[in-house]
Amino acid sequence: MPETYRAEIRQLDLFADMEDSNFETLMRGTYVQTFPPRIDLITEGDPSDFLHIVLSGSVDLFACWNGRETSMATVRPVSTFILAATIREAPNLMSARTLEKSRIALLPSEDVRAVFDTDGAFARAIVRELAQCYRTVVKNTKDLKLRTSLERLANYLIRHSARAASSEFELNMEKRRLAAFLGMTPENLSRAFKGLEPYGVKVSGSNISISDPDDLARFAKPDLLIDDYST
Amino acid sequence: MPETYRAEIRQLDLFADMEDSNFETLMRGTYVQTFPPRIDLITEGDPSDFLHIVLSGSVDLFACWNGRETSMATVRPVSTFILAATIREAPNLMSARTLEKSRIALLPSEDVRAVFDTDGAFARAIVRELAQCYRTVVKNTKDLKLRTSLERLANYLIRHSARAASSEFELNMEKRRLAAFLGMTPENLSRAFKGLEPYGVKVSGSNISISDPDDLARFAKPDLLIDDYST
DNA sequence: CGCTATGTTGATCCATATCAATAAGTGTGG
DNA sequence: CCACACTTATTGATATGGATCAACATAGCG
Repeated sequence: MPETYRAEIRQLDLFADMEDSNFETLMRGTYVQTFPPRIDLITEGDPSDFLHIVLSGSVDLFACWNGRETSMATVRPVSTFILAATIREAPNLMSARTLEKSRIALLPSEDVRAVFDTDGAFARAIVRELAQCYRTVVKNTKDLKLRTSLERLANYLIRHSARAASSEFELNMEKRRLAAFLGMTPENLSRAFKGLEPYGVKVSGSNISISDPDDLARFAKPDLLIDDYST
Repeated sequence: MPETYRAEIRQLDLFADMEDSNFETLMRGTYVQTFPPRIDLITEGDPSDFLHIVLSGSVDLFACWNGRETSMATVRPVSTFILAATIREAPNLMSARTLEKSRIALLPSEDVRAVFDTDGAFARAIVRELAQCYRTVVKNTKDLKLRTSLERLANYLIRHSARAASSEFELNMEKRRLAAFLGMTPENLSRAFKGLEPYGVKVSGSNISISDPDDLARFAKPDLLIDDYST
């Protein structure tokens, strides 16, 4: 495996503090592969053979039931996915597919568990990562259960505007995926964008501009305990 | 603190493998208190000063936004809550209140973090617990996004029937809370119960009986990756 | 007992899904 | 580089799930 990837992985919070020798053990079985867009990496129900790390590109985590499908999250560099399944030696709850051309590192789950059993620093790093993931999903659940779809969209736009540090920004995913992520149909998302026009939201393709952020915020009522993904 | 509580806590997965001295450190600052029903233990947004352990009784985790409220989970003995917030030294995302008279152990979060930093076995136990919590919330999200309220209720009943190992059992919570937990209004839950009558679900007060489990299952389509809370 | 909270039922309204048709992109191969 | 095919996005019409409001029943509980 190229040295650049190795350094990149080593710098992740998850691996930064662990013993050199343990990191070497992990890297020995790791390989990095480049996948084209729209390639299935994981199917829900599969055993969690590899801990995945997105080095570049992006990955959609989604789930299906009874012919329906929904998007659960997007993983962007540099971060991991299916950590919980790896640790619990349990089947994956979500499927994963590349959204674009992506470089993915694959760490054999067995190795991850073995090192986890002996390296306290690694175990602690995993705790912090999992606690973060857990809190993110809880926020998501609150968003889903406490807000209407219009409110969810408004808050989504506010979060992304903040992240872009600009009142104008590009949606970084297809609208159909955004709709699924927000728990609505594509048709409904189209109408929701229209419904936010009175609050100064202008949409043209994937370009969003918010003419009066305060007005939008008065409607959306963003809340640190739902919308702040930093804690 | 009485020895019986101490033994009870020590036996929890979370504390079973840690060093004696570290367990003592934790217990030194811990106190156990009995609360009457419907007492607020935690308000979302509060700093996470104590890791809570439910020793007896039960606790409702709920969340509010913009005047709306929803139930997120029920914590039953013997297990912990707000572990993630404690670890991340972050504000609680959920509020907690006792449902009935409950004995709760309170472990100062600072102590938990301190021991976590030095005791690898404790860190590993926390990982397993958090991974479990994470997977539970993911399953919940799938339930919410992929199923209608009628399907959610049907699967809820099947899970509880399985847990009771009987086609007849008692709901262990108020219907209004069940409604909130399943993401619907109490009125809608009433009607949902009626809607399941054709599949052999009989309701009388809090007593549920399922006359034809297979028929109900054909409608509900329970799925290990949503409804199995053991992995 | 009677008060108060919970649960049920009915009527209605609203949000969102569904179905259908069209428009607008996007990528591919000639 | 363009034309075609295919996917995605939008719009309209309609259906439906679920919420809301209101009235009443019921059940705990002091």
